[in-house]
Amino acid sequence: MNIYNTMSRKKEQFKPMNDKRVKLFVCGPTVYDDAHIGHARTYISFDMIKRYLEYKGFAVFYMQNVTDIDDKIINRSAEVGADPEKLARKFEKRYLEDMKAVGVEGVNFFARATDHVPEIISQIETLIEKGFAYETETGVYFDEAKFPDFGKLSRRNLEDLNVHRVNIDLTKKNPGDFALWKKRDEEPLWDSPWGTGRPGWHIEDTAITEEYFGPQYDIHGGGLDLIFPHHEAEIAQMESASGKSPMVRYWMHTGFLNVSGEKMSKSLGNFITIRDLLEDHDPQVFRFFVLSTHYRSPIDFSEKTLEQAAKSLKRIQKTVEKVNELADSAADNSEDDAYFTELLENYRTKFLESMDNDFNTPKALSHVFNFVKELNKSFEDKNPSEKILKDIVAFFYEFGEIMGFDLAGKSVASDEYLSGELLDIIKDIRQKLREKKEWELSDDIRSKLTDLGIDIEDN
RNA sequence: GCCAAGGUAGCUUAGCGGCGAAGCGGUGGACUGCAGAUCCAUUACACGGGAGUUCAAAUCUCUCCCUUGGCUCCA
Repeated sequence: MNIYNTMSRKKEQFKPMNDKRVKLFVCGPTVYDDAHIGHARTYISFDMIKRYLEYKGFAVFYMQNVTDIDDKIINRSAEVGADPEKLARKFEKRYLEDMKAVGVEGVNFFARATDHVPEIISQIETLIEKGFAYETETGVYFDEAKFPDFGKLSRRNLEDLNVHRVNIDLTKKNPGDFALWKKRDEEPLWDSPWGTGRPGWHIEDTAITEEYFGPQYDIHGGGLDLIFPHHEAEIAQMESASGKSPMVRYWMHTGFLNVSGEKMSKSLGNFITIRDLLEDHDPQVFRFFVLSTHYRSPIDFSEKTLEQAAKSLKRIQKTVEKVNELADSAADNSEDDAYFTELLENYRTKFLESMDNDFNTPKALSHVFNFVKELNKSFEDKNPSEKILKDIVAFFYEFGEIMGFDLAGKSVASDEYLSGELLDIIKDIRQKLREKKEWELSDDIRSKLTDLGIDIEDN
């Protein structure tokens, strides 16, 4: 299979360092506020990627860091008068709940920055010893000039990076030198060989990955916005500290999510958290929406596109239901089986080919839709056996497992969702009226229920 | 200014050198007492403009136009 590598800007054949074992690290959130749908886009994408790698037989260890010490957390705590640690724990908990809600379950280990301060300090010491970092009165900084490869991921050069800076810390050798350790004397702080303070932003990830994965591993992922400066800094730190290159074999970055064509931001008032979204939308529909665009492409969120996703997903769900129903009453064998076997294998192959090609979920979905269409057409004049129908259902479930759709359940707009005793009585009355062909009254009840947001579908 | 990602049917997206594809929408039909849902069929003068390379270009090169984003924190 092929994976697009941001480092080479090309698709490359995927070959982990250690046969079938894959070490995957994705930059997690800074827990100072609720996660938004842009985070969800990124983490759903990597969730799908992990699921597919496992489907292909790889043993994937997926690790994510949680940035629980950072300026944003400190500032927010000051604003709301909370303890930074409590604030971070609160939003970490909510983050985990949100991920679960959108079906992201594949992360094997979450590593908090604050649980790895000794590892961070140790890595900084190594960098100082090797001459890649220096101490000033404000902190410890990475000496960019000592790492000529700086900029290789984002394709920038040092000259460009050292201009246009504001509020330069004059103790630094170069404006682009970034903090490994910030010297502070107010909470929250930790002791270090350089006095009290706290870690810089970039160092936690390499300290964590070095601890659990070693200096080199397979895949590092994150949003497009992290390429510069965050991932660039990680490369500089880790490759300098270990003397080994490359730090990671495949850099994967997800595209942005925009809201109605604009960047999501608090000032524009179009900021949507996962919690906001799930108040009136099915998480599966959101997953479908995310996966109907390639993970590297920009994706535009709007009520309209979400609605389209809902209808598209339902089409697949309806077909799965239908195949399941047919299987209940199908014959043991049929002369049409050869036809269906070929159809199934044909589309399974196409589906897998698309997924193998840098996780092209939109292409893979289009094959599934073609399969759905062919099936529906065939059912008009062909009678598959129970066995082949079960094989078909198994394929859909497999597909659902990779994408994270629950195709085994009922479809979104099923009657099952209507409940309540009062409603049962009304439905019962309507049914009796309809049996007596009292159309006018029964239709009137139906339209009044519709006004209340309750849709009744007569069959 | 520099860098990046884009501009494909009404909408949302694949394709990225060799019959332009999927979903949604539209239209027609089946089903239904009706509506809806579902299914089938069909539709659509869609590759931003202009040059060039090639037997062949949506796909490669150049150029211009437009959109969004980054160059400070950001998934």
